Amino acid sequence: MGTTKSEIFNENQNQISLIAKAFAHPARVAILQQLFKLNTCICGDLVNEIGLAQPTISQHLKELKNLGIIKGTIEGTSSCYCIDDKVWKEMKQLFINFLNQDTNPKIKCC
Amino acid sequence: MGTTKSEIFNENQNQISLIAKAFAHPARVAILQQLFKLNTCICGDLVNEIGLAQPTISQHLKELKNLGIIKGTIEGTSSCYCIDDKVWKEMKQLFINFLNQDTNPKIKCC
DNA sequence: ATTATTTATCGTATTATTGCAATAAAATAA
DNA sequence: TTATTTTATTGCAATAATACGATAAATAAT
Repeated sequence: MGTTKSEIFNENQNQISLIAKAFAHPARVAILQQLFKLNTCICGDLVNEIGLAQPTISQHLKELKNLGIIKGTIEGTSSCYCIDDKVWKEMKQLFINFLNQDTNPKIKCC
Repeated sequence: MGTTKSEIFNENQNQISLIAKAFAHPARVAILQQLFKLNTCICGDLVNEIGLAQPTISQHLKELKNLGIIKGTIEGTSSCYCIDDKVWKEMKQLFINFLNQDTNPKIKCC
């Protein structure tokens, strides 16, 4: 108990929920929006832009990086992050397929 | 500490993360897919289709209902759920706008 | 009236997430 | 070499999320 039972769901369902989890925190949404806006951004700038402590931002960056949505390179003492376009496109397509599902409005109970 | 600091983010960022949270569990993804497939579904059928205990499914249904994505009506002893098409369309648009962000591949650090 | 069916709610155990202070690590500047 | 700068990691506290047994509540069937 307390743990998600991923094994009883199919690959598609688990993938969608994993990607959704990445978007399920406003800080990570803000980080992604900033990366899209500037194309490239160093960690310190994200800390200034968003109002969370540096370790907290680092943690959110790590989660996004582990999922593959963003990439990071070290430049001197600072580290620079940007969107992985290939991964983003794949995730986008998976999500759009999910969102594009449609109902038959004639068959409804409520 | 331990709580998301929603107050430092804008409306759009909070909305996207809230919707994403609804999709951030495979059981809720499965419930929504089943509702799209059958257009209408009673709770017990979802319990059989997905392999989680009845109280767990009821809880996930409640979360989706609280967010407005699904509606429910009581029919005798059973209760019937379906997608709220209007709300789904709004959420879909908000999410697609977020997913459609694009980068300038020329400006990259990694 | 009694029993069965179905769902919602409550209580609780377990795990996950969020946030930050303290600190380590690694490159740069003085 | 000795600061300084910048980021990652560790450790911890607090809150949120997941799951389910037990039970209530409300309608159906016998």
